[in-house]
Amino acid sequence: MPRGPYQKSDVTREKILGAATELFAQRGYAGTGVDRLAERSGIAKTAIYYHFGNKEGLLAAVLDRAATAWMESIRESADRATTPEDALDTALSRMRSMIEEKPWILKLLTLLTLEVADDKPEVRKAMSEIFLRARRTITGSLNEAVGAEVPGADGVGNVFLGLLQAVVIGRERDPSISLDAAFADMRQIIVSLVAARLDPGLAQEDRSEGVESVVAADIPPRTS
Amino acid sequence: MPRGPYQKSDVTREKILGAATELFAQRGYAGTGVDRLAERSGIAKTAIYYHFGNKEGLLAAVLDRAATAWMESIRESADRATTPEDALDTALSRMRSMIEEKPWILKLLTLLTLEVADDKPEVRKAMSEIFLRARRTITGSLNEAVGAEVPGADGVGNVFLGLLQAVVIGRERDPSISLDAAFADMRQIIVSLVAARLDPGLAQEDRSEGVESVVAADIPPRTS
DNA sequence: GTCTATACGGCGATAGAC
DNA sequence: GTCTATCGCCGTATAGAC
Repeated sequence: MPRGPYQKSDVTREKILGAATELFAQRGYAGTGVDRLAERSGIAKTAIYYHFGNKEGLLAAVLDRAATAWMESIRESADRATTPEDALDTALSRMRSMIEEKPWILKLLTLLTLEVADDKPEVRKAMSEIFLRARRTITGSLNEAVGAEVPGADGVGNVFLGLLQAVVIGRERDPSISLDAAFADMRQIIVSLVAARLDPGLAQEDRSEGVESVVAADIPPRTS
Repeated sequence: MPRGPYQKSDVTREKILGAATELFAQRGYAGTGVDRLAERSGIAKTAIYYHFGNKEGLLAAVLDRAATAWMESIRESADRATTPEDALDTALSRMRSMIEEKPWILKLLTLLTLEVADDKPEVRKAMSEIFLRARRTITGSLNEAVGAEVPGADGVGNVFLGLLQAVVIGRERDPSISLDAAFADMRQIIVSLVAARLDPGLAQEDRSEGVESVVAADIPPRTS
């Protein structure tokens, strides 16, 4: 995408963005100085300002790039799955690859959410949109796999994304955490949630008592 | 706990710790300047160094305090639950209260994990221990509630804690997220996981095919 | 148009006198 | 415990080299 009669050196831009993505994901936004970015990318500090205006502009570009990378990772290959379970397994293995090969994507998005979403409404908005897009992709795959509109599919998507996030964070604490176990649990969880939504009251065999009991009691519903 | 011939003013310490906890949770460790901490707590900047040595010492104290607060929040009241489901509902409502009243605990722990666990092995170690303690409490309650050792109870604990974390992060992006829905899902998930672990092969009604298939394939198990 | 050299104001952490 | 001073890094602006 040329921006003028000449175009800014995209290779320089990429070098800066690569370094920024790496360092933001590792040490956070506030914890990463532009000096370090210059050193790491081999680009002069002031050139960074030339390309992105200021540090926040760089942040926006990094976010955008991470979002794109994520969407590419989870883009449905719309494959010839034979059964719903097949489709689920394919989706899970795709997510697993993402976590193994590009854990920085989710780490970056989560870290930035916690670190700067309070101050910068634009960043929060960007985050919301990114996660909504991701969830939409997931629920789309889900509905397609099941062959019907799963009621409350958004909730399933939230759980899925939440667990992915949790795995990434957990591995930050303890890199030896077993992905096998985590993904086996995720699979079971999704199946159980979907089953319950498609056929409420039947999926759970031991729902002997009042179910929403304590949990859903005496708290006003949210606005949205 | 006196520390010398004179004792350091505990009220001052508390004021500093309160401000630090609040600001670290809001803007992260690197993003919080000692100047701001001084301003917020009403204590001179250098007095902070007097009390905690350096910023990292302050971080350690904040972590310790947050861990204690968390454990208090989830401490089993060892109540007279009549059924396992009862016990689960009690535990869930306790967690829900924690998220509603002290969301900063989980936010702080998560943010610090992502932000500084890479650089500071001591912090990572502290985080691991905190989460292990929390999980131990949870699995303890779980086993007690069920009245037997649930196989793979640790996995259930991981899922539970992970979902709690995900809810906190999600609310950071979008405060209007429904806790009702989230906790209803969590309840169902836990029940299904426990049921599957107590009676494998029976809990899932539609496990028609090879189950661990794609997900658990061709990846070496972890060390720990 | 793309990038570098240099400089500046501010805040970060810390030491020492009071 | 506070006050004052110090020093280095951080984000930024600008002037100019290619």
